[in-house]
Amino acid sequence: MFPEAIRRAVADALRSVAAAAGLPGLDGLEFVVERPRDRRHGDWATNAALVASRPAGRPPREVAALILEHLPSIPHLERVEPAGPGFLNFTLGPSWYAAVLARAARGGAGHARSEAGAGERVQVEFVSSNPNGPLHIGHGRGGVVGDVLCRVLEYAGHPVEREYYYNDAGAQMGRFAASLEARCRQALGEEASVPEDGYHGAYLEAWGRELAAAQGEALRVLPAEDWGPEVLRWGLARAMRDIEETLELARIPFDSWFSEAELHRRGEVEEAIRRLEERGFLYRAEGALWFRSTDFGDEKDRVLITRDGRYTYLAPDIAYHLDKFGRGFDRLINIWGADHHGYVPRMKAAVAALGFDPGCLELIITQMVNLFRGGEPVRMSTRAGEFVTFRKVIEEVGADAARYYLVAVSPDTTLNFDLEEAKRQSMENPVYYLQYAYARVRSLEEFAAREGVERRPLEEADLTRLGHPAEIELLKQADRLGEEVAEAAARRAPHRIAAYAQDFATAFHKFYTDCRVVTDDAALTQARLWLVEAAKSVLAAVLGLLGLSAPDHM
RNA sequence: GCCCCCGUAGCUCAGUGGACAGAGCAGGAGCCUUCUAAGCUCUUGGGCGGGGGUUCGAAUCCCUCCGGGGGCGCCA
Repeated sequence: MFPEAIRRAVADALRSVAAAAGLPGLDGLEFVVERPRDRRHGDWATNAALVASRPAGRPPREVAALILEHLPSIPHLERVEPAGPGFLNFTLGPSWYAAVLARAARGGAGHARSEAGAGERVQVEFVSSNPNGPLHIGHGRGGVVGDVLCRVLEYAGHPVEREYYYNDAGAQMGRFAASLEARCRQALGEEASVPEDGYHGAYLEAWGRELAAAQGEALRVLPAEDWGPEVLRWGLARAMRDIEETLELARIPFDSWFSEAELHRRGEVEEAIRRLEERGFLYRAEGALWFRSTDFGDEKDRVLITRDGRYTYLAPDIAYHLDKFGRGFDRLINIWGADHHGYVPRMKAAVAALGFDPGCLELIITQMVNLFRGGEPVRMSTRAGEFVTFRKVIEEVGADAARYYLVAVSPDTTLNFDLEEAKRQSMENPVYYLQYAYARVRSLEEFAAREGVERRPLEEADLTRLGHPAEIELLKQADRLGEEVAEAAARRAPHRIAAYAQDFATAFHKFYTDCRVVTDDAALTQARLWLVEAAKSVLAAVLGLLGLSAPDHM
């Protein structure tokens, strides 16, 4: 990586300055090497002189001049100049961009993979919707954010496991089964009503009819009290099938599906409680069993076993995290919806109480999604179960657009998702802008082939023929890929990839408009064909990271 | 009342310590006999909700106030 070369050189220079000019306090100074926002400030810049100014007791510009004087030579560097209040601006020469081109063109979509993650094993748990109904758009956001984050982490050198945890036990499932049973009986012409605290969504009417059609005959002969387990089994499978199909449509794969019921069957919930007991964090009060989470900063203690002897949802959740920590990951990342943010302190408390480092558990909270259609809010009542499902959104706007819009903004920002806008196949849609760049690359390849122009080996290409501003800009943008992915991974900010992808597509479209690739100038044609190949690698990489299709034609 | 997220251009959003604050869309003016015009160029438009503070430097950090959203169950 280039910035490290600059960092080393500047650090060396600071040491030399300290020795030569007798200025103390310049060793081990913290300074940054970054890409300046403004192109006129070169390719890289450092604030070293600004930071060194105070300990050196000299004005920043003066320190900058001293650093410059003692700066060792850096390969590929064309020039360094002091600027502004005391920055040092570095500009790279053509040899660097030839190297960037060669790497991208030869290495394909994976050419910028890094070891930034240092092999740290990460497990990401996301979506984790309960199997009692379809996924809604909020789950979709968590799903896409989680999926892209996983792709980004892998690209940045982390082994990643993706897990879906589903609560197929507990009171909610009972309510779900009772509701489904009522809908099924109604479909069979019986008198029945959905319990007050049950699920009233329209989807359950449909599922009730399905169940009646599939199992009606078999159920009819059973005594009323025997329906429950059958209905639950069918309903659970039906819900899981819907969830899995939806995730598949959205291209969100999982490595592992973890069942809460399994946790109970294996006695892990009891085990977790025993462990907390041993460590002295449990007590009985008011007939219930409490976890003293306030010992770890939670605002109040939490019940694990209720007065009537049932586990609260927290008990299996703690057992689940105990299980995860036991699987040897270096880091656990949970992606939760905004409505769960209040559970962060107690979950962290539980992890700490179990004796693990709560810092190894990270919670990413995705804010709400508001759906619009042509600027008008789409009315959704969760209580009445009337909501636009994630599946319907994908079917309406397509997986590419749905994914893009859900991941393009920061997880911290409330997302306003307009179905009409996402569906529009026009220039106001950033998804197509990006894919169009890829389609243009493919079209260039086809055109060259039709013209009988063959790309010769890279060694034979004269890359010094590249020098048009649009060509240089394209290579500069290509050079950013590795850093951008590492940054997105480190900050858990998958939306940065969408932003970078747009920047790159812009550079490519500009190049396409300004520079004709296949011309009578054979040498220039060869150099540009290789540049196009490099661009193709970057586009394939970002489309892959975002989980978008890479169309040959549009 | 307490906790979390947000408040940046007409709209949707980037930017979370650095150099005159950016993009897309919308508005205005242009560019197709040449590899896909789902493209490109130029242009209008904000000083980052208000106030205080830290810093050589703040949209970015701290305090406070205002506005919007979400959460505060022995529900999950």
